[in-house]
Amino acid sequence: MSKQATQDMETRIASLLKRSDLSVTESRRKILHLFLEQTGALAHGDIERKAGEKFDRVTVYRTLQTFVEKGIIHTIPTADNSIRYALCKDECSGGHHHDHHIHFVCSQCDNTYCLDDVVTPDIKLPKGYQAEHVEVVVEGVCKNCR
Amino acid sequence: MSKQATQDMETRIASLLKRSDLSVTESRRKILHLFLEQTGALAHGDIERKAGEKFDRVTVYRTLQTFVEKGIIHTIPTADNSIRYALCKDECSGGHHHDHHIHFVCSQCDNTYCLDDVVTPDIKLPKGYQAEHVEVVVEGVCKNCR
DNA sequence: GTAACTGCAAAATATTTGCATCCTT
DNA sequence: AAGGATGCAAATATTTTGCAGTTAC
Repeated sequence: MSKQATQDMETRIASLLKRSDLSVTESRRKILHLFLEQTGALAHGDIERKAGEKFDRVTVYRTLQTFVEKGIIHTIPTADNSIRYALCKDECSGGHHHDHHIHFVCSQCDNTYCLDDVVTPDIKLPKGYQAEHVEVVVEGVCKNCR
Repeated sequence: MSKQATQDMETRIASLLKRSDLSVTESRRKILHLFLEQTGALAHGDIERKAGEKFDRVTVYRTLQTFVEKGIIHTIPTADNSIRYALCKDECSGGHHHDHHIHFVCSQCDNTYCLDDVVTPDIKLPKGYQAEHVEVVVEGVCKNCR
C-alpha cells in the first residue's frame, strides 16, 4: 500500500472512531483496520489470529462489543454458533442500523459477505405477528469458489 | 392429559425414534416429549431446566446432536449466539431438510417460532453467487405479546 | 489531570472427550 | 449377548469480571 493510501486509511479510521465518541487507541485502530482491509466478515477467533499476539483476548471482546454498541460493526448469526462481525455502512452508524442487506456464507471457503445490493424482502407474517427486523442469511457457493 | 393422549404421544415418540434408527431410551423420549408438548423452539439451557435434574448435561448435548444429525430437529441461528432447536416437520426427517419456512423470535418474551406457513422468499443474488439454503429470521413482537 | 482503555489474573460458563457401566434390542 | 447410550470425571474452550497500571485528550 502506498504511503498515501495508508495515510488515508488511518484518517478514515480516526474519523470513524471520533464520530462515535470513542478515543483513538491502538487496539481499536488495529481491529478496525482488519475490518477495512478485507471484504468479508470476521469472527472473534479470526481477529485474534490476524492480530497476532498483539493484544489481549479480553481487549478483543471488549472492543467488538463497543463497536457493536456504537453501530460501527454488526453481527451476523450463523447456524454453527460462531458469531461473525462485519462493518456497517456509513449510514447506519450511531446505533441506528439500516442494515437492510442480506448475508451470504460460502459453504466452501467459509467466507461471509454482506451483499449490500440485495435488500431483504418483505415478509408477509401471519395475523398478530409484528416484524421489527428481518435477517436473511443465504448459504451457498461464492463467486470465488465456483 | 388423558391417558389416551399420553399413550398417543408415547407412540408417536417411539415411532419417530425408530424411523431414524435410534433406540428408544429414556433421555431421548423425555427430550422429544419436551419438543412435542410446546410450540416454540428450545435452547440447550431450556432443556436442561425443563428436564429438571433428570439427566446429565452431557447427555443433552449428545442427544441434541444426534437429533440434528437424524433430521428430527433443526437449529435456528440467532444474533445472540444462543442456538435454538425446533422440531422438523415430518417431511424433512431422514437428513433431507425441506425446512423452507421462516423463523420468528419475539423480542418481548424471547420465544422462537417456526412459521411453517410462511415460505422463504426467492432471493436474487449477484452474478456468481449460488444459493443452497436460505435462512430467514424475523425479530419482532409475537401474537401473545401484543 | 482525569476519564477511559488495556492487560493480567482469575472466576464463571460452556463444550468436548474418555471410559466404565448400564440399557435396548 | 452385543452394540450403543449414559453418567461421571476431567480436559478444553469460551466469556466475563475486578483491579491496577497506562494512555488519550
